[in-house]
Amino acid sequence: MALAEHACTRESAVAARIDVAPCNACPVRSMSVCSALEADELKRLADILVSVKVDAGHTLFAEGDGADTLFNVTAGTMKLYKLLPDGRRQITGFLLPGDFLGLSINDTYAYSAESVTPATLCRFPRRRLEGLLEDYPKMQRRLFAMASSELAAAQDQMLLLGRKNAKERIASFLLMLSERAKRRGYAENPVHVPMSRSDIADYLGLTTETVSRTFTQLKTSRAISLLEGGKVRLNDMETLQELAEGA
Amino acid sequence: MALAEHACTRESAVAARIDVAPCNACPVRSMSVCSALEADELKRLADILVSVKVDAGHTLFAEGDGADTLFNVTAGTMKLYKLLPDGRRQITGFLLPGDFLGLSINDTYAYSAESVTPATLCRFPRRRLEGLLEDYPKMQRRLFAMASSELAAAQDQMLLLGRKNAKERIASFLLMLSERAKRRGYAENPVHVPMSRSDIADYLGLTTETVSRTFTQLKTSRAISLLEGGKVRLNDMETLQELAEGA
DNA sequence: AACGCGCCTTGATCCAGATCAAAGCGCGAC
DNA sequence: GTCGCGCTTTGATCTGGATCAAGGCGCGTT
Repeated sequence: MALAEHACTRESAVAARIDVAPCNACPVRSMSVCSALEADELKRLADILVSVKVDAGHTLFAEGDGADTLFNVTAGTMKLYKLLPDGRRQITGFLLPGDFLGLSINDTYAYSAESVTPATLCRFPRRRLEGLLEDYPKMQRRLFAMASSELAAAQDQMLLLGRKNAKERIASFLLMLSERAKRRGYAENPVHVPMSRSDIADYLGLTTETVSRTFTQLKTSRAISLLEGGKVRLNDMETLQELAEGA
Repeated sequence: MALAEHACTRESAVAARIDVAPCNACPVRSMSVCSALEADELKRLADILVSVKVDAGHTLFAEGDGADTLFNVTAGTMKLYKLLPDGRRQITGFLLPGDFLGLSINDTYAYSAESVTPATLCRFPRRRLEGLLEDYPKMQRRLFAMASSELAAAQDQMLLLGRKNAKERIASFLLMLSERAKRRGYAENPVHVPMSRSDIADYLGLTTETVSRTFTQLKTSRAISLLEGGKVRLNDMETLQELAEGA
């Protein structure tokens, strides 16, 4: 369990705030931007933020664990998943820097969280956040807005899982990654795809074999190119979009 | 468009509050329970609440419509769904009395809403609610809690759609309906199933034929009985639960 | 270099659930 | 009553993606 911790300085929190646009889904950082009482609030935030580094494949917490801690991804990619007793797995989401982890009203986590790549997270106790929320209602708003947009994404995913075929799923997945990278200011076209075939399969409700075959098909039809280092070039956005929308 | 409207009296709002427990997911009513300023708040609420009655099969709004109104189901069952251009449909949720509709941060609805049975809803303009939220932070909390629990339900549904087989899906569905009925104080065992086979199919990512066959199988194996008036008796909770959990 | 170990790809076969097709079965209109 | 229409059930067949089974390929270790 390689898990290094050290207290965030106030400076690092400020710096973190600078490299993220106010509307990205990073609660702590963007909430400080929102608040009217920035300086005061930021000071309190800096006091409770703790940075956590994990290797690839590290389980941060498991479904059912006591949900006393909140996390905010600052680097790397995380995956959230649920398991059935016989081992079937559904990944419910991939988290990129700025995403939030552990937004639960219950006292246990509803899913497990594991790093896909080496990752850094900002962690803080839930109690402390709740205290902050009392004092800064705009944080509440922000938190609600985040939950709402996650809900909208979940509904899109239900449509995908319930009604799209393999090709449509892969196309939707690649476009989603591209869209998210773009909104965070990363390269949107050769998309970075850091997760394994098996992770993609468990996210899209398919098997690794089907994911692999479908990538091959898309490559053969020139819609995408598979590049070095887990990058995928989207050659024909037109076609991919049509596929994703199920036209 | 059979759409009758009349202003709610303050009395009806109070009455509504009485037949719902504080922790049911009915935002307006339970928020009034939560707030320290009940009398004042309730007065303001009563001013803006408007009751809406619709027939079965009525489309309340469609995906993409301007999302300027919020609804709160007070009687009947609603369904929310998304469509693909070729007509494939995914129902993302069924709403029972007390459920909330239109929780969107965007300015357009992310899904369509249609009544399954004749239904009554309390409607109010989003702007007015936002004003209330400014003044009553506990409403914010309540709203956030609702969005969180919807999110948790959405994640369960992803597991179902991505990884469960037909029998497991139907068992999960019936148990979910039973659980929800119970928490609202309705009969939990002969479960009321007001929706058509085709609605169930579009909720579970199956076809009507498969839904029908699976009901027959469960009936044949004595796990359930199909009763009059769209009721289903769950005979063998043990087996159903095992199926639903995928053991 | 040779080996082992995870992935990933590719091929062959299988099967759960889709699709196609045809009755039942209410139930309201006339 | 009986006609028609929508919903449901049941049967026969088909198929997209799962499963089973080999290799291939990159990479770190000895």
